[in-house]
Amino acid sequence: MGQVELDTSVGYLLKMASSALHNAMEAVLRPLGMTITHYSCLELLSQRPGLSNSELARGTFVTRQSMNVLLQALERDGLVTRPERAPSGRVLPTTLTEAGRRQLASASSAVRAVEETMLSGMSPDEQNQMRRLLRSCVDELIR
Amino acid sequence: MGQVELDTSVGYLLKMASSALHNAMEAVLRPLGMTITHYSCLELLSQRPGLSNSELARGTFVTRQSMNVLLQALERDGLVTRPERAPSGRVLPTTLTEAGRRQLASASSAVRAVEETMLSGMSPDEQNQMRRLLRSCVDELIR
DNA sequence: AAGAGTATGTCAGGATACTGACATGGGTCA
DNA sequence: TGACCCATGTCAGTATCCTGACATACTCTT
Repeated sequence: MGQVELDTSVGYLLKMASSALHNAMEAVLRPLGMTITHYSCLELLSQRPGLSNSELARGTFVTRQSMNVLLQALERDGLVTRPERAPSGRVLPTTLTEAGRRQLASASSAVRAVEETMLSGMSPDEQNQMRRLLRSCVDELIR
Repeated sequence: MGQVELDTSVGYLLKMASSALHNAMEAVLRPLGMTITHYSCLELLSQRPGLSNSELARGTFVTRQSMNVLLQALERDGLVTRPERAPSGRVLPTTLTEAGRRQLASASSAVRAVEETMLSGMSPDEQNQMRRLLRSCVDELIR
């Protein structure tokens, strides 16, 4: 009858894996007082300093309104800084503070351990294969 | 400095793919007046009739409280039925009505098209490889 | 047989993210 | 240059999902 067949559906398996990873990350970040979006924002800023609110939102898969609320909290807690006035246009480039880098360091190792657990059943070749296949999924859906 | 490297992180790519699929499914289900959880619940019931509220919640990756709210709406709209009293224990087995089956049929083809788009860049062998790798991720994280 | 432990359905309250809307700044094209 | 279009930051209101809690029913162990 042309159904989706949950057991063999790549979409369902993708959701299963994503959900399992989400739960595992939540579990290791909670003791550190961080949420996944909180951590993702810091990680993104560490690798691409000066990102704007909207760019951070896209990189962490939330709306720019949600990211704005988070950034205000992070700024209040002294983890990130934003200039008072925009250097150009309305874009406010955000950077990590020293405290932000310290908090990221502890979280980053915990998250890395989770990812290594997730990949522990695959050979390096299979891991590369997986990266390639996931990128293909994204490319076709974005098209 | 041992960071996560977003560009090559399998976890990040997994989130990207999952998010892209989520958006694509939302886009095709919205015109039909359905959410993803709504559709997933119907699809699950179609393949495994008689599932309980808690089982449906686990299968759609939400809490049983959220699924309970959804089931009450689906029951009100005549898409599913639950017995007045539990045949055994507290478990209320849920089944699709004819109207539920009709609604699922239209959604199912739309969702199948999205999944085919997502897989359109892979050979059948690669699709099987992907299923195997995703299952491995889940298995290692559940452990 | 009885108690502990576990799973279920459901209610209430709170946290989180999203949609809608607005003003502002830049880029493009006629 | 000016009109149009698009992106950004931000405010408010809403929707959605989750956490906490409780009563009930089954299972397993002693």
